[in-house]
Amino acid sequence: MSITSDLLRGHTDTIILTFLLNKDSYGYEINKSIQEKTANRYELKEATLYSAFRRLEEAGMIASYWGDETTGARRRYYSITALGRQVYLKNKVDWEETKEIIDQLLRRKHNE
Amino acid sequence: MSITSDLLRGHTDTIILTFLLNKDSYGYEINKSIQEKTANRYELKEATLYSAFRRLEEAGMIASYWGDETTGARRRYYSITALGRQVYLKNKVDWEETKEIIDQLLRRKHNE
DNA sequence: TTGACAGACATAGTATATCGAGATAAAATC
DNA sequence: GATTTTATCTCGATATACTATGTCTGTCAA
Repeated sequence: MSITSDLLRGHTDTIILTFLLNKDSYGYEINKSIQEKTANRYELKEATLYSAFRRLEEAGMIASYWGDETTGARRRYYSITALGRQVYLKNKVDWEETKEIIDQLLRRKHNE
Repeated sequence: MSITSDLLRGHTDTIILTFLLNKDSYGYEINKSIQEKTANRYELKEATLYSAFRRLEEAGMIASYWGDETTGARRRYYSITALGRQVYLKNKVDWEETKEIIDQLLRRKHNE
C-alpha cells in the first residue's frame, strides 16, 4: 500500500457504505474489491474493517445476517439501511468540501 | 467548522508546512490565516496546532525561535527546514493520489 | 480604573480510528 | 497429508486530534 492510513482515516465508513449501496456484501469480498478497484494501492486492514462494521451496525447504518452458503466458510452479510444511505450522501458532500479545503490549504503561493 | 476532524487528520502537518514555505510564521497567525483562507469553514484547534509544532520540530521539519517583539505577547516563530520542504513535496503527491483513490471508492456504480 | 476582549502560548487528560498480532475454522488445492 | 485460501473476530497499542483549562501581555470602552 502506498498511502498512509491517516489520509484515509474517516473514509472507511463511507467506503463501506458505498459498496453496500450496490449490493449486500461481506467483509472479505469488500476488502478484495477495494484492492482490485485501487490496483492494490490500498487495502483495509481486517481489524479496521471489522471494527468499522461494528461501529456502523451499532449506529444503525448497516444491518447484518449470516449467509446460507452450503459450501465454503460462513459469511456475515451486511446491507445498508435507509439511515446508511442518508449518511452516505452527506459524507459524499463532506468529502467534496474537504477536498476543496485541503486543495486550497496545500497550494503554495506562486510568488515564491 | 463544517468538516469533521477525522477527514482532516493527517493533513495538519502538511497544512502547516505549506504556510511556512511562504514565510516564517507563528501559531496564532497561521491559524488565523487558515480561517481566512477557508472562509471560516475550517480552523485548527490550538491544542492540535501546538502539538503539531512540537511533532514537526522533533522530526526536524521545522525550527523555532522567539520573535523580538517589544510590544504585545511574545511569539514563537517557526521556519521550515530542507527536510520539511522534502516532506511537503512528498505529502502533496500523496494527497493527489489519495484524492483519486477516495474519489474512486466513493463513486457508486451507475447501474443501480 | 476596572473589566472585557484579543493576541499569544502551553499542557493535561480524553476520545477514537486504525493497526499489529494473533486465534479460529472450514474448504480448496497441491 | 499439508498448505493455501476463504472468512471472521478480538485484544491491546498507538497516534492524532479534541476539550478544558491556565497563563501572560496589551488595548479599548464603560
